[in-house]
Amino acid sequence: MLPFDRDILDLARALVGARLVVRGAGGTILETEAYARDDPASHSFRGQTARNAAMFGPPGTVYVYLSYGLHFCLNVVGRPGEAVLIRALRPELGIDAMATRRGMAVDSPLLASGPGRIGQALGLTLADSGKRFDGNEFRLIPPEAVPDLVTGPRIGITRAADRPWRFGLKGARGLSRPFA
DNA sequence: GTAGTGATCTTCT
DNA sequence: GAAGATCACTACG
Repeated sequence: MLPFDRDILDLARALVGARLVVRGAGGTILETEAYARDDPASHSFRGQTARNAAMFGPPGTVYVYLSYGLHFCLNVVGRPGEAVLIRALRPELGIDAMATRRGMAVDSPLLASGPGRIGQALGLTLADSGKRFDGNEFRLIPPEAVPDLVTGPRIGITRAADRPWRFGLKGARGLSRPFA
């Protein structure tokens, strides 16, 4: 398991290359984004609401939110009000289950390449928000070696869009979008 | 290959 | 009323 109580940028970097397993399905994390407490792009920026309550839970909490009314996106909460969005996954475990939920072939490059796709592939719902990465339903396994990372601006936001808080596994296929 | 748009819900102005 | 941490489908070059 990983230490969650640390600077959110450190946590976002540490999660790239780690293994994420949710109820027996998952794989290696290829891409993450950091959202800080004092960050205009973060859901926590305007304070706690019913929707983002899990983001203010203890380090290691699962935060799932509904994006654009139809996509469930997965976050790892660090210090209260800070979280890391998981943007891309290389499927390695429970691939059949993920392919079934996605309605595509097991070797499709689109199985979990994007935050909404991960949500669908892992079968996430709002009921998962507030659970913990404690090794039961949600598990995180640190990488054996520190991988090479690439860095870039976050995707799909308008505020604080220049902060280079997106991290990817260098040279990996299956990123949600290429790094410049 | 790029460009446009619909789906669908929460929050903010 | 509009925008948002998105994706998939369609139309068109």
